[in-house]
Amino acid sequence: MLRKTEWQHCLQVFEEMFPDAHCELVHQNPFELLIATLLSAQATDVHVNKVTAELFQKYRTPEDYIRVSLEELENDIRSIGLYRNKAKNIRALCEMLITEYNGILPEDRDELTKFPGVGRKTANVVVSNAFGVPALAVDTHVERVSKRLGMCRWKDNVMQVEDKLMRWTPREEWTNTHHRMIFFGRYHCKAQNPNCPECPLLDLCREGKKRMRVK
DNA sequence: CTCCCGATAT
DNA sequence: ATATCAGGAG
Repeated sequence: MLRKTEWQHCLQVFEEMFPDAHCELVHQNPFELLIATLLSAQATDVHVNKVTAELFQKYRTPEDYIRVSLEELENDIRSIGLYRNKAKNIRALCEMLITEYNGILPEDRDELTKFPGVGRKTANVVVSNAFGVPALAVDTHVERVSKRLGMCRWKDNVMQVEDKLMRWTPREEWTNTHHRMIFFGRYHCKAQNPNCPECPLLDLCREGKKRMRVK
């Protein structure tokens, strides 16, 4: 298991490798970010941005998503995948936003998770990127990187991973660290062909050393 | 745990 | 052909 001082070194390396890591989901306001993040489940952000480029032209307010039929919304997001669940959730979410929140998105993380299709990860992304609330959203990349490095256990669920990350990372660095870990996981510590040979963290990485030994 | 699901990389 | 992609709900 990784030591805390080793994790602090990881944070330094993440910053050196990806100093300008940022949210890659294109959006112009908190509502668009919420929709984009909901759509991003099991899809690449490149693909999401391709779809939202047209989607956000056609749908600008919660009311716009309610006006059309469910089938029409499904068609507009079909290529993303999981489109039936996502369309249904977006509709219900917009209904709820209008009737219970006067069309204004709450800035509280736990309040956001009350919306259909919005779990802890999506809520964390919205509050951190749109409202400046420190948060460390654990997505597929963050989880994979954390477990490969041995910063948490393989059996840990996402909540346990998030807890450990928050306890070992200064609060003011939560959001930056989240972005840097995503870039690190997406472009370097990739799911299929991780670049272990050129990794500056190889000497302290549980999984990396195992992989290098096999090859 | 399973299901939802099309696009893309390997 | 198969694995994976900024997950969430039942």
